[in-house]
Amino acid sequence: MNLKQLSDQLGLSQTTVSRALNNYPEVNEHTRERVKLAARKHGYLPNSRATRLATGKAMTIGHIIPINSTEVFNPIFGDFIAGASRAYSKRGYELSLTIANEDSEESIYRQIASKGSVDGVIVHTPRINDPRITLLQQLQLPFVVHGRDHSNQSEYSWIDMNNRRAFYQATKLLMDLGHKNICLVNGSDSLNFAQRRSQGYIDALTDEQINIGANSIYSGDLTEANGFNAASAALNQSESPTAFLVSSYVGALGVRRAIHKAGLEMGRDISVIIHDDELSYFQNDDDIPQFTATRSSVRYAGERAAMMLLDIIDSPDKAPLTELLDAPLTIGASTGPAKK
Amino acid sequence: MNLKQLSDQLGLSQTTVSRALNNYPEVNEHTRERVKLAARKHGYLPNSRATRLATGKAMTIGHIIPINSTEVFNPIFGDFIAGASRAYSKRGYELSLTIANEDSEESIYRQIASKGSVDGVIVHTPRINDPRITLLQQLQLPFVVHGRDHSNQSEYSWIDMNNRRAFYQATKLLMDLGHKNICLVNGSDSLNFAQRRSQGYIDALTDEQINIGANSIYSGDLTEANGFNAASAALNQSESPTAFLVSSYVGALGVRRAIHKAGLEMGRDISVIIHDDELSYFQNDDDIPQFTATRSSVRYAGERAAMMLLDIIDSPDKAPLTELLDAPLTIGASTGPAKK
DNA sequence: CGATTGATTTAAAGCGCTTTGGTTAGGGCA
DNA sequence: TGCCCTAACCAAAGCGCTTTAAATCAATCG
Repeated sequence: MNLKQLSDQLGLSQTTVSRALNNYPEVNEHTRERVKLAARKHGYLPNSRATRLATGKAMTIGHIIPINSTEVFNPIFGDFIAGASRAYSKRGYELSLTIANEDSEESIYRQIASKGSVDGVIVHTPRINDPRITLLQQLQLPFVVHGRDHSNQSEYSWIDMNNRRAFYQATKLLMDLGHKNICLVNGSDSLNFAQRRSQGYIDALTDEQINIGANSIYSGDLTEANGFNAASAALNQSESPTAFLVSSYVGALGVRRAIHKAGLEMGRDISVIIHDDELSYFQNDDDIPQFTATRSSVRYAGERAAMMLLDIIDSPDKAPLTELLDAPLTIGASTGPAKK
Repeated sequence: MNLKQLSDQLGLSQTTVSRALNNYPEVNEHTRERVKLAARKHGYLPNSRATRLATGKAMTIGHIIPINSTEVFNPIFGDFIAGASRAYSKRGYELSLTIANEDSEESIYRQIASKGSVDGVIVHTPRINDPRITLLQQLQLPFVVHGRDHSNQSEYSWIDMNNRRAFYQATKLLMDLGHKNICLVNGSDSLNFAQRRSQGYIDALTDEQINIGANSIYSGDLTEANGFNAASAALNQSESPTAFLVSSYVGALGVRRAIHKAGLEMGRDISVIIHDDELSYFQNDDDIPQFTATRSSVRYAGERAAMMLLDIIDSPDKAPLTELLDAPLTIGASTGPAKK
């Protein structure tokens, strides 16, 4: 059933039927009711391909998920997208997901803009000097960055957590507990968030005039295996750390395994603080959480990012929107005083 | 730049330009070159909204991810979609992702079909007597199920692993190692795959005339926390299990934590076999894998499912396609002989 | 009572492609 | 030379909506 058939059926013009369904005011209320009833009865919904052409809107938001050379799909994206999806469906938008490795990224953004298949995009995990931000500004495609690129001075919309501050505080806590040798297991160096977290960690150590060990920062994909390998290597050094700061829950699972394997116990022999994105498959919210953690829900960030983007699309002349999320430090079972 | 502008520029009709770009044979090769060059030069790509209306194809596949009442986003979907995405981009399709809870599922499928925003869908994690399969058959919307509904006798396309067989073998191995009290930590009972795995487990025990303990099967979302709670409870029973069979890597991380917490060691005191979906963030492929596991790559399943669906869309009269994946049992460090 | 107004409704254009049904020009053949 | 064929191109219709511009009709007003 299409609009023509429905309006023939009703003895009305397509115009009136279309207007009735779209709640335009110039339609008699009685007619509107009749139209809506018939539409429901026949299960009529406007063909979205036609609507999109006619209105010039794709009613779709693009998420281009970067996959690096190691081809891993970070579970964080799942929860972020679950959050975003809520916002989209509330406002009649759809979500288009593309997986892209770094080399094809630029051409994908150009294609998307040129084909007009989306009204805007979310930029995931910005890197240092991220070319995507400049590109999207050129292409005039509305976008919101999840995270920031601190090396980019231009104005753009983003939602981010206070990475530097969170890791500064976490490091501080560990030092207050007497830890002097703290190992940071961080995300890949090229990513802005990882750099900010390192900065917080370094700043805190510097404040207390503690030297940063040569091998005390690990950078890489925060997989379970990498967490395990990083922590195992750290624990095998002569001056082995008494505490770990881990940038993700999943990475911390590997760290926990390494600690156990070394015959030590987390929280007693070795302290661990993680950043907890509150992934739904990895709750850390018992009365006494398993891990002491800085916390920020990535699902919430996804929902907010989506809402911001839709707002920008609705009123493009608005100044760029930004939102800084706090990541409070919550004490769990994985930290304790340093052993002498 | 649109088709009209481009063809004016070239002094050709829209027809010829369109045909040249779409590699229709009735265009002079020299003209075709000229057109393609100009298109590239101006960065012209056909507006996808217009193409979709004109061709009547959405060039989009829908993935409707079910989210149950607990609102958790299973990381498995991430890798599955990463696989599917490869297939789509190779063939010029896009992926549209929707998150739906069970009550809204039916209406979402109906809407999608009626609006014509996708050419087909992937059905995720089928349940027992899953209404979605019948619904999609009625709606005549092409689909491929990831998994099966064994209670549905009709013909439909699916890709699945041999769940019953895999868990039968895994249970058998544990029994061969002398384990008599084996706890199964499984996915939610309403899901077809979980039921098949239970069946394999039960069949193997029955074959050896071993009684199935009343509390030896746990069902629920396979989160880390649930794995921990299930294993903790099992280990606190009077007749505590000497082995666990866990339906996912993530669940097994919780089981591992519970084992450690009980002061036991995995592989020595307690054996564990998992099903390993080969998620990219949770590799289990060391020389000696951490976990003994039945293995089947969900990313591969995603890619194959997508390819099957595109084939079905291209030739709808083809008989339903099916593909059964093997899940070989690989020995890792988490199993050993039962303690007497 | 004719003109004006406002509330409804409609015909038709337009969104930017693809595709149908031609048209044109040149070459081959009897 | 005249006819047919084929290669190459084109005008216009059509996809199913939205939206502009215009029409209709009853009510109102001076």
